[in-house]
Amino acid sequence: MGQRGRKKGSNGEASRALLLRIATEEFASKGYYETKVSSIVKKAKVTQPTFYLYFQSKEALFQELVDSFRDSLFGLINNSRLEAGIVESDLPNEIRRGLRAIFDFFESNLSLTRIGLYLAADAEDIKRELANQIKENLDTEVKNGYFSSSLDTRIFAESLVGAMERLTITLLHEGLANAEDLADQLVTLFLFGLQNKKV
Amino acid sequence: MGQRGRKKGSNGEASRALLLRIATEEFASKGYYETKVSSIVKKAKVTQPTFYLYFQSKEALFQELVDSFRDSLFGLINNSRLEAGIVESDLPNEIRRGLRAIFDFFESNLSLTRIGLYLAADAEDIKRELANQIKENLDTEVKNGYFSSSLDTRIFAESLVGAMERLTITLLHEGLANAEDLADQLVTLFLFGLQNKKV
Amino acid sequence: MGQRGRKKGSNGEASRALLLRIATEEFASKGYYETKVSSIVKKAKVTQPTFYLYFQSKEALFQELVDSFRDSLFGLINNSRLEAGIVESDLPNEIRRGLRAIFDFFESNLSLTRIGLYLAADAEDIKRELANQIKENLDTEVKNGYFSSSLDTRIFAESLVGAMERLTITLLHEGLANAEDLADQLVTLFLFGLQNKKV
Amino acid sequence: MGQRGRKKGSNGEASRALLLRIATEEFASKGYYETKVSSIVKKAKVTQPTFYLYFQSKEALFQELVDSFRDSLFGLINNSRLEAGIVESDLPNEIRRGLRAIFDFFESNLSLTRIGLYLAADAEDIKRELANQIKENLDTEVKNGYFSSSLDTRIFAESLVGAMERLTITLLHEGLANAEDLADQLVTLFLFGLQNKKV
DNA sequence: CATGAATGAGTTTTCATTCAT
DNA sequence: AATGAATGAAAACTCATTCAT
Repeated sequence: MGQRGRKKGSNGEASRALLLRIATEEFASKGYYETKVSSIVKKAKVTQPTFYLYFQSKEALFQELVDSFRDSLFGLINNSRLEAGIVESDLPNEIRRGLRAIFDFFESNLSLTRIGLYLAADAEDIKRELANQIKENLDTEVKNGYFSSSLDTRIFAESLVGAMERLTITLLHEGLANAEDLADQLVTLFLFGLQNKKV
Repeated sequence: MGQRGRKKGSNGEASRALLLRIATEEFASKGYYETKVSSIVKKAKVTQPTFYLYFQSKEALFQELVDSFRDSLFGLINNSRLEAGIVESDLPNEIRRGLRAIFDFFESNLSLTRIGLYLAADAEDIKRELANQIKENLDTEVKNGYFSSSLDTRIFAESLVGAMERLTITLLHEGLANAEDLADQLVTLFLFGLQNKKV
Repeated sequence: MGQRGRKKGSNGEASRALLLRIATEEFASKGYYETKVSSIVKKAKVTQPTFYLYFQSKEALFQELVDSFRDSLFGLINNSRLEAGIVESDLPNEIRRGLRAIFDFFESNLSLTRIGLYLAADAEDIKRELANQIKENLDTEVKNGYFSSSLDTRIFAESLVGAMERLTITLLHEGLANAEDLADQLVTLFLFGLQNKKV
Repeated sequence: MGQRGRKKGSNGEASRALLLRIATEEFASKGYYETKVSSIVKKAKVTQPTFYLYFQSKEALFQELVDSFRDSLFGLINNSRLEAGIVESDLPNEIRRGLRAIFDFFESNLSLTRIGLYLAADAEDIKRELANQIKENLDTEVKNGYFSSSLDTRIFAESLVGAMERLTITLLHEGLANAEDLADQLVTLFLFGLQNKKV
């Protein structure tokens, strides 16, 4: 009876955020096409027109999620670039740290990661970009003499991305491993395979 | 098979095969939902009822493709099992041969592979099963003393599957590498990482 | 190997009769719309074009059944007309005999009766015609002084037809009564009513 | 119910009721299969999706009508049960009253009655249930000595139901008789038969 | 007499989206 | 900021029927 005309919690930003959160879960668990606008709004306890108050379309919302994933991921990567002039013996640790940061991000954003890495049409692009970054880092390091591998760096990079994706979707998603484990193991696996000069 | 007076274009098996082939391409390139029965039949130059003459539903057709992929893949794998009692020095070759067979299959069935490994709801299952096979082989080999790794075999197997998938989707699919290259490189990458006892 | 070019039992009339018989059962048990040409021919072990060799259309076949029912029924009725100049005391027996003949026909043609009395669009017409015949007979008898009832003869006739239909569909169809019982009871009921003890 | 500023034509309940009303007429006059959703909505001047806003499916709507008929009918019957301890001489009047109530209901709901008594798959069930009620009442009365008939009560009950159905479909439906007439005549017929002059 | 293969013409249903308030 | 009501556009699927042999 007090506060007539304004429902408690009836606040634009809150509604938008709620829709966004619910949509993320729904998309992640059911995919784009099996997620209906009607079911998102039902879970959010708003009506369909409200949805369109905050998002231009179902697709725009999805794209917003994908973009947000992409931005966070590449922001992260840009911040954890290998500095030039690292001593060789520290390289494994540096790489581990980088992987760890990424897995941490994935672990904290499982649904969003599933969308951006798996479900989106752009997922391919994103992984390609990720692989490219890795490849370029690697090429630099090879040039700097850190590695001298007979392996194709593109193949290495794509493999690493594939492994990351897979481990995230399977182990991380189901709580069978944590970010730290994965980073550790992946470094070991990929590094000592890479240093085949030693054989 | 014979030509017992059959009229051109009036051959049921041929129509079915044509639809199957076109559907495979369409699904692979546009995904399940964006592939319409109407577009499949248009490309096959038949009408919609004809589609239902050969397939119970769009979904049944898709599932048929997925099952066919799964069957071929695991048939292949079962046929190329590592024999017991191999000398250690041959192991890399054996593994390379196994990977090569799989990549060959993928390369010869790119669209179907995209469906079974990527687009299908069952894709996760299939990859999980594949990873499991690899893990079990590996466990056996570890028990037999071929390897003694500090790596978790599950993580190794999932990583390998992830790498295979990724390489297939990116390099193989776009003709940037062939099955032989991929098998060679992947063996090197994963084997000498695995044998980290040497470090 | 002998008799090439002529399958055993492959005879036009036989196929037609078979289709007719199966169609009768199917229509009677599932109704017009739920009976598909495809299911009729499947049960008859012929193909769809064969169906159209013998019947112009599904509807024409159905109509043929309805007409056949109508013809048989009214043929029967015309043959068992009450003769003029019957002594009053025999009237109940005459009526019983007429009803008995009809119920016998229904009992021997249960599926066809279900079609002609129940499922057909013309079923209304048929029952109306039947009721009319009864009404006219009755009017004649009233005029002749056999009865002098306060009952509307139309109402009487329609009620009798309704009762016959219902008893056929329920009791006769399920074997809970036979033609003779029904004729006996119905005569008593319609001539003397429930309080027949008083007669 | 109120007029709280609702725009004309923008009232959900009204739309639903309209569709329901039109569907009733269409089903009654053309049957289930020949009634198309498209024609219902055209008559209601709404679009097809609107139909699905209010009904899960064409079949669900039809079933809703059938259920509504059944509920009303048996509600009516339960309310007009014969009281125990009626004097014998009043029995005919009591029965007449009961029949009258039913015919009144049918007369006020001709289309719905046609659906529930005639067109529905459940029509048989409904009539069977109706006949059963009548039979049980009758059995009670026979036990109480009101009647002592040589007639099978099941046959009596089914006949009465058949007569009611028929009279409704023919006379009532076409305005050739009214509920009162029918109840009167039917009581006379079923209690005393054609030879009612004798009573 | 019979069939393998195909189709024309429809039908129900779904869903993202918008209008008017 | 929000809603009740409605819709445009399309989708999958069905079935009686026919063509060519």
